[in-house]
Amino acid sequence: MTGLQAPLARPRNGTAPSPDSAGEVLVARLAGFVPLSPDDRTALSQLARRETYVPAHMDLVHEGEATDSAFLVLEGIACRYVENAAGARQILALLLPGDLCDTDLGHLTQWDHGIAALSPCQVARVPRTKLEGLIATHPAVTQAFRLAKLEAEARSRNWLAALGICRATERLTRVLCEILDRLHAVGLSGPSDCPLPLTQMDLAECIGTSSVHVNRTLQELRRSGTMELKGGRLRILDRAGLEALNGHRRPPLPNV
Amino acid sequence: MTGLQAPLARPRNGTAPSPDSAGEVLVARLAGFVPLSPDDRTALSQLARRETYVPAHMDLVHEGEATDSAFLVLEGIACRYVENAAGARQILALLLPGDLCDTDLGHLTQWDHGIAALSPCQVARVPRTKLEGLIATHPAVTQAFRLAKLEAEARSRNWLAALGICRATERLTRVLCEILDRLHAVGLSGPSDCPLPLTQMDLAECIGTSSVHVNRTLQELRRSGTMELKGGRLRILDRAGLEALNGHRRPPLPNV
DNA sequence: CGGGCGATTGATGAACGTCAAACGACGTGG
DNA sequence: CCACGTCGTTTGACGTTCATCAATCGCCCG
Repeated sequence: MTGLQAPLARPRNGTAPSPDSAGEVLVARLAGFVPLSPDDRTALSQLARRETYVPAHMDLVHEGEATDSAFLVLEGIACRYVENAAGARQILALLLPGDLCDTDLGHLTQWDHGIAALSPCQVARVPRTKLEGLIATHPAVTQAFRLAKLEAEARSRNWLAALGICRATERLTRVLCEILDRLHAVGLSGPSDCPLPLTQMDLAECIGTSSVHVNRTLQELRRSGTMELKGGRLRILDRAGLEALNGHRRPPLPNV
Repeated sequence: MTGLQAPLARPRNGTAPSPDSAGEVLVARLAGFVPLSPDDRTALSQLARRETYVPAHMDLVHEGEATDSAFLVLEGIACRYVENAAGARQILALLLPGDLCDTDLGHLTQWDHGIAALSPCQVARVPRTKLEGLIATHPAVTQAFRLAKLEAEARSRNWLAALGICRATERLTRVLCEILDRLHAVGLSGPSDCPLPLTQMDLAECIGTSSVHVNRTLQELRRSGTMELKGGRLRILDRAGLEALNGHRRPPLPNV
């Protein structure tokens, strides 16, 4: 998976990135929830100003550290994570282009997890005051943010359930399908094919296994002809086959 | 653990429960976040009207079903859960007395998980309109709800991380300590001793293992002298010993 | 060309699931 | 009062899933 890292961003026309294109991905994401007026769209584009480059493996927020700004992911993949005393890391959620990652803990207590770039990222720091101003004046945007948050919570529940119930094969296919579907939703990939700049170790920390086991599981998936992860690209070849693969050890129904 | 089910509620003076006592536990919970005025307190007590009894294992909200009211748990233990096609169940979060469980999905999509009583419960259904009325008029209560939600999210992240990183022993001790601490926080137990009306199967569905393994893990904990779960009561005898138990297989620090 | 990172492979063992049986504490109906 | 059924706990035997350790390989980059 080394090299060949596709940028995980829209192809830009011309060599210089146009200043407007950065915010497009946020608009694309939120417009999936609520119709947005032209005014809403330009206001959202303002949030993507002040974008900064973040190399892979760099922390955006450390555990225990407070912040007064949110992050908007423009390119690349970041994550929320927790690390324990022994150095093991669990990834809680993936942050893909178009995701706005709030760092609000409402002064409840210490910030309890970290945020880090998994691949090289372009992010924009959005001061919370600016965010609140936007919310106060653009009800459609507010509603879209609310729905995006609810969706993130639903994904988190799904993730937790998968960790508790599913074997490694299904946990892995779920994560990979989730990434593809989310990228597809903001127009950054086709329906069955996307760049995937994650290492097998990253995937292992997503699904709570060792990287060795991820490797073997990926081989199993390749052999089954259902998906393929090679050279930094993910290809899902047979979605129906995936479900069959995951369900095919299912015991007969519990009773009656 | 059969029989001897302590009611998991404040001892009431006299035989007839006084109508006000029901809401006390909600006030106790929220007052832990924000100082509440007498007016706030009486308003909160109103929410506990219309309490209903729910037998163990009964669903409060089915997967896929929408609701226009929230639940307030007054007595007993309920949970959010997900069930897969094979009949396996993963518990996402525990709902203890004083917890207000919103069922708002904001019309995002279908309700994606279920809510069920694990032990016999007293719950109050709170119409969403009533809740919104309260929020509009009592800022301190609003802030307390917000903080309670943030705390629940933090717990959910912790839970997810534990599933991914920790062995069964630590996952189990974490859940048990969490229950004790939360009950203690609302005055329903001492600091090291509480009623625990859950089966080993329930605990298994919390930590993502089989009930057989929960049984053996509990025996290990009993033998170690750190905690004891017997006759529906949980006793934590040695918190420091617990951490030592969980960390005692810790490898030397990763690098340097 | 060497160095480093990540992918791959094999061998071994620990953690945990599954199945099946027995056991204990109830509550119920006779 | 006792026999019986139910539910939850406990135990043993066995198989699977997965972690761990260590070595190798491929690839890119300086």
